[in-house]
Amino acid sequence: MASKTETRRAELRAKLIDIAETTIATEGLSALRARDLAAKAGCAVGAIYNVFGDLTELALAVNARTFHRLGEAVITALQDAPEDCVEQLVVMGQAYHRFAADNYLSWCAIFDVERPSGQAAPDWYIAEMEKLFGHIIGPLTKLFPEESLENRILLTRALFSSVHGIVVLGLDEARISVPASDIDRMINLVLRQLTAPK
Amino acid sequence: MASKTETRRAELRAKLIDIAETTIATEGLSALRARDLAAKAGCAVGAIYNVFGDLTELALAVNARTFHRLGEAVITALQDAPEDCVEQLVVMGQAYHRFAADNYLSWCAIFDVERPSGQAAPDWYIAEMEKLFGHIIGPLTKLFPEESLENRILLTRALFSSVHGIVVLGLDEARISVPASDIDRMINLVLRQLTAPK
DNA sequence: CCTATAAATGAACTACGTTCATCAATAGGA
DNA sequence: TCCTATTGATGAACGTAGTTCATTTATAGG
Repeated sequence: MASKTETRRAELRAKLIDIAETTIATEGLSALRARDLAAKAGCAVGAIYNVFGDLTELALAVNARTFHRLGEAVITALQDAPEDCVEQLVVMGQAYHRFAADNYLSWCAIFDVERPSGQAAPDWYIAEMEKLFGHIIGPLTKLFPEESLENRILLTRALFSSVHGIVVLGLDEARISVPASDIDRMINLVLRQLTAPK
Repeated sequence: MASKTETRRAELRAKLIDIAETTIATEGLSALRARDLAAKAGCAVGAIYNVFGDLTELALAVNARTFHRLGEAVITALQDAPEDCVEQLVVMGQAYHRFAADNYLSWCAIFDVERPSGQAAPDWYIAEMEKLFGHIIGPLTKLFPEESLENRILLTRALFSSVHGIVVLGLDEARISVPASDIDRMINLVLRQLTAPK
């Protein structure tokens, strides 16, 4: 049975995550400020700290949502993909690209939150990452049934990392941004080559 | 003829970059603080702003050095590499990995400095990047002499981005870090596959 | 040597995240 | 229903940043 306090806190928590999500999506992680947040939520500054340990914790809650949406975007893209395993990987890679481009500030926030060195990643991060990896290792197992599990995991990680690298550097507007079509061509190229039989 | 003022400023500038370089290398970009810097340099806080527009500008000066050292590390590694083009690419990829691992905080700073959206990358960044790309496109041209320049540039970028992605995610200790040997195996795998004839 | 100009200085200003003494609401017993 | 111990909410205040600018100090030409 939820006490009045618990309900209020749960509501405030949800409201704060919603507001923070919008702020991060439209203005970026650096625009997440306690006073603005309190003003928008109609609560005291201190109230934020009754619900979250600090602002990083709130940002992480938003990132969990973003990462989850990313996973769903990949799954959705996979639904009307050809049965061919290589094509499925390409579709996933391009879905990753599209999500990152369409949700650029939110996607950046996943990698920009303060990472206390030596501290383990949050559970949701590991869980979502493994879910993503799960979608990749499936087609790879069909393509390379004779490979060891260890090698397949390594290849999974290599594929994901390569696509991630192409998207990270390709979308980095503050440095040298690359046309979206070139990013897609690189993803295509890399995934087809990496899955070509030796 | 350098006036006394100019000399002093040039000296302070150099001293500040040295101190900032050490700070970033040992404690990370977030440990770069104006007051600490002034104390270590034996100057007033305001003096920093006579020489640099803001702390970001100072951080960028350090990053230019880091990026240059990275380029030199790659060139050095290339010097005693086999003549085989694929091997050369692997050597460069692993040199990139080694440099990032050995200079982790400095290397992170290259990507962590505040990037004012919409603003172009500094000249030194573009120049060093093109120098790095130059080392990659050489072997690739030998490997694929029939390909168009455009395709070779695309492949160059794809190779670099893939290795970068593997290193970025592999070294990210705050999330899930990967054994160095696995990172090297992935670099090996990716580069050999991406340069394999179709 | 003197003084007009330029440079260096660091206290002060602004903008943060975060805390905590104070005030208000709650809920269980009379 | 009322009362009060306890728990929760509040926002002024604190600490720590980057950055500025009135003041002090040094420079260099006459």
